[in-house]
Amino acid sequence: MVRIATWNVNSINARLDRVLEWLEEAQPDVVGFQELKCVEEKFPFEAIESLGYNVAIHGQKSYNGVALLSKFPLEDLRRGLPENEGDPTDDHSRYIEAVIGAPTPFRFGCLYLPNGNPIGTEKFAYKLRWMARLYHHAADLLTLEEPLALCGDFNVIPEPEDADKPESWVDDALFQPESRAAWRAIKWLGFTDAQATVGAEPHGYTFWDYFRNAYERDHGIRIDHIMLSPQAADRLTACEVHRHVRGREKPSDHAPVVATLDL
DNA sequence: ATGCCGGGTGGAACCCGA
Repeated sequence: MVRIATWNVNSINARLDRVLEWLEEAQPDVVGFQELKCVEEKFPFEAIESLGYNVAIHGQKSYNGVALLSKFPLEDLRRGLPENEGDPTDDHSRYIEAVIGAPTPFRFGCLYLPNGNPIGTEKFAYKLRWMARLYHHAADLLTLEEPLALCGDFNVIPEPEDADKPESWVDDALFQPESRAAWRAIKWLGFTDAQATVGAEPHGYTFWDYFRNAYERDHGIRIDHIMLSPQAADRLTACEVHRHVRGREKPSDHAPVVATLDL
């Protein structure tokens, strides 16, 4: 049994106490973090490695940044998406991937998809270009026909049911028809949305704004996803959002999503 | 209900996120 997880921590250094606390109580085997907001030299390797994790990061000053944690060896590391789909000037650190050397090895990709707001700007165009690049890379990985988990902050609200008040997101990049169509296109390559499959529940949100008491009012959205290849989905037994973590002191605005695979 | 909060950096009437 392997527990995999994804969590946008909104600054690993500002969140370190919350992160260590959650790692100790949730005991995930493999984790993808997003929005580290730091370069490699400032990442708290010692604190996390002392809990028994191998760690690899793709860092960036101030913005973005993604990390992989694994109690098994990390092999065949990749930082960034392949550049063959354009955006050779893209210097954002938004993707990291490795083969997890578990008893049954599997591939794990951790992504932080661009937000894309406001719509009608270069930022939204960048989001869609990045999703096209992810589509091509995901398609390549699926041809390997191996267990694969693509996890992270997709910054897409797939369906109206994934928002407490969908009407308040109609002008937002996360809920645009183009964003949702690109998300579905990736899924239709052959992925299983772990939470929608075995963790489906009303209000299964993963993000709540910091203001207007969004968490207390459950004014949330589901934008952090665990997508599984058929070979991984066959082994999926559970998926849950650790929403209580969002209610703690000095929380991230995202909650962790955890899936259990019978691997 | 407009980044309202909360990170970043750097010293901003700044940047960013969703």
